Amino acid sequence: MKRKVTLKQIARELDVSISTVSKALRHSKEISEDTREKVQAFAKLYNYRPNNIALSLKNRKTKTIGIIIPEIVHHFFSKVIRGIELIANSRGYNVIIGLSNESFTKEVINMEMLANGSIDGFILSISKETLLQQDFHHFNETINQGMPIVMFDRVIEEINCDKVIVDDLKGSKKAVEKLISNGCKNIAIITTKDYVSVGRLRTQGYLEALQENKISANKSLILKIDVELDSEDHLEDLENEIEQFFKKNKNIDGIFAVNELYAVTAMKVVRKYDLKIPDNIQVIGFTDGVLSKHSRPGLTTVSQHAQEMGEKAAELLIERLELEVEKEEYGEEEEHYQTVVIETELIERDSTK
Amino acid sequence: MKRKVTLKQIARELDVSISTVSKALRHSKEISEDTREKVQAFAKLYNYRPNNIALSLKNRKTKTIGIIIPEIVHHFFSKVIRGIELIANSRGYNVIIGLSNESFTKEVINMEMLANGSIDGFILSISKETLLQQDFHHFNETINQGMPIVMFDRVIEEINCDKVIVDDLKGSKKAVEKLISNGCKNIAIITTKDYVSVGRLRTQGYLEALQENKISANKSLILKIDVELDSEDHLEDLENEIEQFFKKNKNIDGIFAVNELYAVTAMKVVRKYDLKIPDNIQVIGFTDGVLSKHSRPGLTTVSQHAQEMGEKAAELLIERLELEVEKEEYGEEEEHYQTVVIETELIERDSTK
DNA sequence: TTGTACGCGTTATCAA
DNA sequence: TTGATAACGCGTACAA
Repeated sequence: MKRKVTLKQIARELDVSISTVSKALRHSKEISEDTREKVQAFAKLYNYRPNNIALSLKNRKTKTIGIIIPEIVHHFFSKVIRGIELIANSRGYNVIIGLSNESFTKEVINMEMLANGSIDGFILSISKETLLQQDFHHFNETINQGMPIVMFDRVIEEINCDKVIVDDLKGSKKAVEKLISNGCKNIAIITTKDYVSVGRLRTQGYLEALQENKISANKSLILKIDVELDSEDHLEDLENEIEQFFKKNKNIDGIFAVNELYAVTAMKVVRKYDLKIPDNIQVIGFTDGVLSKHSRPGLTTVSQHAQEMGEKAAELLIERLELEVEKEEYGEEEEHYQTVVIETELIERDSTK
Repeated sequence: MKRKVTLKQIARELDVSISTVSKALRHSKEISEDTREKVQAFAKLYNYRPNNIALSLKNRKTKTIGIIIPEIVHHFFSKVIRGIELIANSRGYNVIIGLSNESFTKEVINMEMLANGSIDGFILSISKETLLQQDFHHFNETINQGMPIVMFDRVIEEINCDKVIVDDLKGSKKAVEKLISNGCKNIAIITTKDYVSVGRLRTQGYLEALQENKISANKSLILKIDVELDSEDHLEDLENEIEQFFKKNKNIDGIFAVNELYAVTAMKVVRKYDLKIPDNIQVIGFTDGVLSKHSRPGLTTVSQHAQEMGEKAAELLIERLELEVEKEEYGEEEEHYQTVVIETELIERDSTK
């Protein structure tokens, strides 16, 4: 077992000083060609690689991005990660992941754990519990310590940081308008409680689309699902809730669901009642995941371009990180944060006419 | 903006030495209660936290696990990650992720990047390209450098490391036996090329099940899908290939597919021919993901307990990491590696009778 | 009870 | 052309 070799070992072996070795390996022409070659040959033989940790300590940057997301078994989030990783890697960064599991405490702990030197900056999407409790001190503290954050999808307006969001409002408006122009008269929405920002915005888009088309919104056609139901483990409860909703509203002829799961579950319920999709009821979901592609009928859906979100978020963060280096030389400038909006796209399949 | 505070700063501020501060914070009773309180109060005020990087350098361990997987937008892998993260976090470890994207080169680069001090050990699943090229030098080199590896799912027998695998053979046998006992006479298998170990094993299980039930295997009922088709981007090609296969074998009355995607795609094809599932054809898949749960009819499937695999892999790795500390004191012992087999489970839904 | 010195692995600066 | 030294942040053995 040949352990990792260090500069010191090479130096001892070749009977030169550590700094000579260091310079020789970095092709400094301070060093004579003779020793340079000797050192490089030896280093190659023993497969020398500089120790990242030591470099991090020295350079005061880790070239690592911390990602905090609520859940990883989730098509949307894993696609975002893929996007982040793609850009990060191509620019020499690694990616370290913390899962909040939708819990405020885990979010805080994870962030603290990573913020103590392990990473250069965060890319994150806020947990539901945090959104509910409205306690954002950990974000502000991190930012105040000089560690940049980029938030995506589930963001908080008031926090001073870069953001990448989907045009939730416009996207859901497009979807509902599609249903309207397809002849739906009684369009229901299955959404989340309002504290989930994306749910709130998508609901708002739904309402605006109705209004602009002179359709009066009917409160009973709005179903706001509770968090607890919003997981794979409570599939049946979710189905029951939607079914109850259905029984109360037999006249529904169009459904807009703010995520894939709600949409396919709604389709399941619809089938129970022997109604045909899209003939009797048309359905549109949000997020273009595996379910939409493989459901039967294929689900018309608002695509969020998750991977693109990740890529953009990574670009924003890395740009800021590399900018900071210069900034320190020029002194403080006015911080200027951007909010990038990723356009949605309506992908038409067979659940609409 | 108050930057992270260090021992040195506290020391300067309080006009004591760095080591006094260090000791005071670690509740050493070498230090007088007076200074101890003073230091701790100050540290709390400025929210002092030791720098992880410095600790890593000092202790020569990072308390970080490196994960290398072929793909993250994949129910199975993300569930494994969740399992790893769960255990890792509970034992004070972080998790850093590298994606190979099924590419040999990216796998090697990612591993080299992380192996240079960033992590204490690897948990990984081998990329298809690596399996195809049969070039495993990077694994052996990593292990030789004293960095432990735990492989899961896609593993190589010959490599000296801990492994966590699914009882692929037994699992697929169970599935095929189910089809047989349900009355299927012409059971097809849709599988991968043989160099993917899990595909090979599952094919083998299929063959054994047939043999033990005195059914002679029919080569034309075995479809081995090429890698290139095995992605979301080539859904149509995959569908075509399966359809061709179908046309040639009109007598099929049972299908065993070695993953979810193949299974639901096969079901899609079956429907085209107006055959009823499970009346005319019964289908069983492998991996219990979202698709199985939500497909129509619900897909009977062999569950791999992905999260459990992740948990087990993390336990194995961490145990070895913490063991190594002791081992260094006692000198070299004979290495002893385990292969943990996670039992599969047949989850019956509506695609079988 | 407190402080000094050293080492983890690296690089940069300055001296020889 | 080479080497000694300091610094990144921390913990600890040893000295005062």
